Amino acid sequence: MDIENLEVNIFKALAHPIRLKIIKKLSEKMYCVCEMSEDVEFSQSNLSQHLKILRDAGIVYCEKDGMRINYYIKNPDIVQVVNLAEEMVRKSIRELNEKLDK
Amino acid sequence: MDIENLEVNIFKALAHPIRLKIIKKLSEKMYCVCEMSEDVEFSQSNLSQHLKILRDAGIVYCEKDGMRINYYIKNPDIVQVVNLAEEMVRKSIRELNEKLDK
DNA sequence: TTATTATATTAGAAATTTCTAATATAATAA
DNA sequence: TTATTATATTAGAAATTTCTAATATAATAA
Repeated sequence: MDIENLEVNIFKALAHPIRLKIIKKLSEKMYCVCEMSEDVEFSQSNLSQHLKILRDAGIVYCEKDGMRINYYIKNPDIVQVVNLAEEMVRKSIRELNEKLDK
Repeated sequence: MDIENLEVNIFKALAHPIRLKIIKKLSEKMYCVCEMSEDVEFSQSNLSQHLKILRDAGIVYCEKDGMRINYYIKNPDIVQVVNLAEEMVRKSIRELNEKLDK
């Protein structure tokens, strides 16, 4: 796999609302699956599948702790990418609002 | 559309090899479609469709110049996002290689 | 053991994205 | 006008992603 494709894979992993939410949550601290699944928005199996996609993309990893499984951000650089994109969007919205206000 | 979804849309737009290539090309300077389509990798209509996706995502814009249409990066912040992701991937590969070399 | 709890995996339907081929449009040249 | 060139749009097939429902697995508790 070349760099170009690895990069595309990162963006693919980020390109879903549930996965983006998971990454943002994990960027604060580690969470176990049971805590993440409290968000009722998605079913257990669906959450599990999205976690697998993030694991396969090398964005998160997990560790067993008894009956629970804890998830962590593997590469903190991803958090910067996500934050930069978020700021970009916020800035665009701000600028749009300023234009409309005039 | 809320911020979360706008952000996902940005990542969706970046999550394709052709579109990523277009953005990287345009990050240096403006190009007309005819120049971009010299890369034989994609057909004219396919390129046109990917350009539309980038336009709709607010990442690029275009201007007519006679029979040609020139494309530009609309929001330079996107270039930073792409560069940061690229560096992240390069760094991961470097670290992986260092481990293997030991 | 057996039941329960937490999580993963699988199969397959539904939704979405991508591509190809054909056609449309708009500007210029002849 | 008519032909040509550059680009966009449309329709529909193929590929991919997403989701739901069912089942599997592994750890602990009873």
